[in-house]
Amino acid sequence: MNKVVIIDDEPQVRRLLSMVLKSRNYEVHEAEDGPSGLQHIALLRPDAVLLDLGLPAMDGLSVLKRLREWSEVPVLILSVRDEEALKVEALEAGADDYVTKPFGTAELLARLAVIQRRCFTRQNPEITAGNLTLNLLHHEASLAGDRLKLTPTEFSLLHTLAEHAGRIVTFGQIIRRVWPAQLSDQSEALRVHISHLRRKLGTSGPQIINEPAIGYRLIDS
Amino acid sequence: MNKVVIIDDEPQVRRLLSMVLKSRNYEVHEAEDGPSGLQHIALLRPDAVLLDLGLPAMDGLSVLKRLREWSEVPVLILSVRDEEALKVEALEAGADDYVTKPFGTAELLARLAVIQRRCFTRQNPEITAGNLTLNLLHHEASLAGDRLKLTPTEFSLLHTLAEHAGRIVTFGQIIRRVWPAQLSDQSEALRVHISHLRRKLGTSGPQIINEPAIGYRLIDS
DNA sequence: GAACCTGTGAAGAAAGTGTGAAGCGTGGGG
DNA sequence: CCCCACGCTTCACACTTTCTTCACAGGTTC
Repeated sequence: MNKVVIIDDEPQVRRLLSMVLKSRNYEVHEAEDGPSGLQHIALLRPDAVLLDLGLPAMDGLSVLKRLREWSEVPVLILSVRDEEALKVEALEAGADDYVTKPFGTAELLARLAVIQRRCFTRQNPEITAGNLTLNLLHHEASLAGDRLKLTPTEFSLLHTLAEHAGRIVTFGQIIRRVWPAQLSDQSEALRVHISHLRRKLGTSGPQIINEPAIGYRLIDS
Repeated sequence: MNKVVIIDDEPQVRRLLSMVLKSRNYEVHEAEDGPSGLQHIALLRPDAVLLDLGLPAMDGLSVLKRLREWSEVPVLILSVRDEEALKVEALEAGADDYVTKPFGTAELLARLAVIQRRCFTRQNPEITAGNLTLNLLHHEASLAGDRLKLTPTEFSLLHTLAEHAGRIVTFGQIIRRVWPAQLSDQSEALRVHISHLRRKLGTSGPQIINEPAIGYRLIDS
């Protein structure tokens, strides 16, 4: 499922966008200011970002510039102002598209689809670690060419580990990534899913190593 | 080399576009009004057309309608106006995409590439998966030579699956494709249509496999 | 050895899926 | 104008898969 982060200070706008996007099977996360929005993006690695230009404190353009220092996630700018200068500035700062409020939901969805498609062609949505390959677009995993059948939680977990292959990922980082909105403690469940993953990876593929009291680490063969 | 015809009354815009496209190895031809544009298209059989909506005498929409009577060449609309109604009208008249000026050259090139790729399927309007054949031009499906009677929704759904045969297509991708402008959640309806499709495909044709919580996959044999 | 951490089988809970049947809306024929 | 056929969607409910919790057996650290 595609993840989208909305950064807008008006709760009404957020709620409307959220409703529309959820009905199209997007997984929606909301933020009401720039800093918390950036935090959400870093944590969730969304497939697209909807960013309002008129934010209090840290304006949208600054958020975009900061974001582009470390992420290439597609960004769709929302704005009440229809000034060409502003538009050009945003696009030059790395925005992928620009719509002015008020906008139709159909148009928004269409533009969102366009920038996502463009993004997929510009960056390969595959992660590799040894003979393991994860295709993020199709939610497919394969080991030495053979398809691995993973449940959604297992895929998300392996994705998190593979993204930082060779390095330690702490329990906290894993749990916040795999269970973003969960309030109860998932460390018990995490252990069980790690167990399942290890069985599916077998002895030939990458190994999941436990770093006691810290986290896990994925190492090649 | 790809041929492109530009129809725009402003020489400045034509020159800019022409420069950008030529640098990308397109063969560019310019026209300053509708009638001469149509003549160019008839003569040159280009691979794509860039059409300005705001033409003097014969407006862009009329040009498009006239063009669609005898040609299916991909058309990218250029316009200064960002009205959704106008956009919808143009798309319904047979335009393949719509950009509002001013636009980035990168965006223009990306959109041009997209509509050309789409056009390729227009020239080869058949999709095959095992003993299943879909004729996109006539909206006909056949299984092992026998004609399959499909409703429009079923055809669109099977089309989506067959296009990515063998790979997972997520629920979100399917729903956005089959119900483009729908705001309510269609996942319930999707399950029912899948059920109907499976019955019509029987046991001999390709099978629709469910990947729990992710999507569906069409496999041959 | 005590305290803590980790791996894994098993089972109940939760979430997701398939399908018959009923309801809704539309458009063509009488 | 009504009626019917058709396709789409919604609902109900049985069924399947996945997730979480629990129990307990090692292991490690001090």
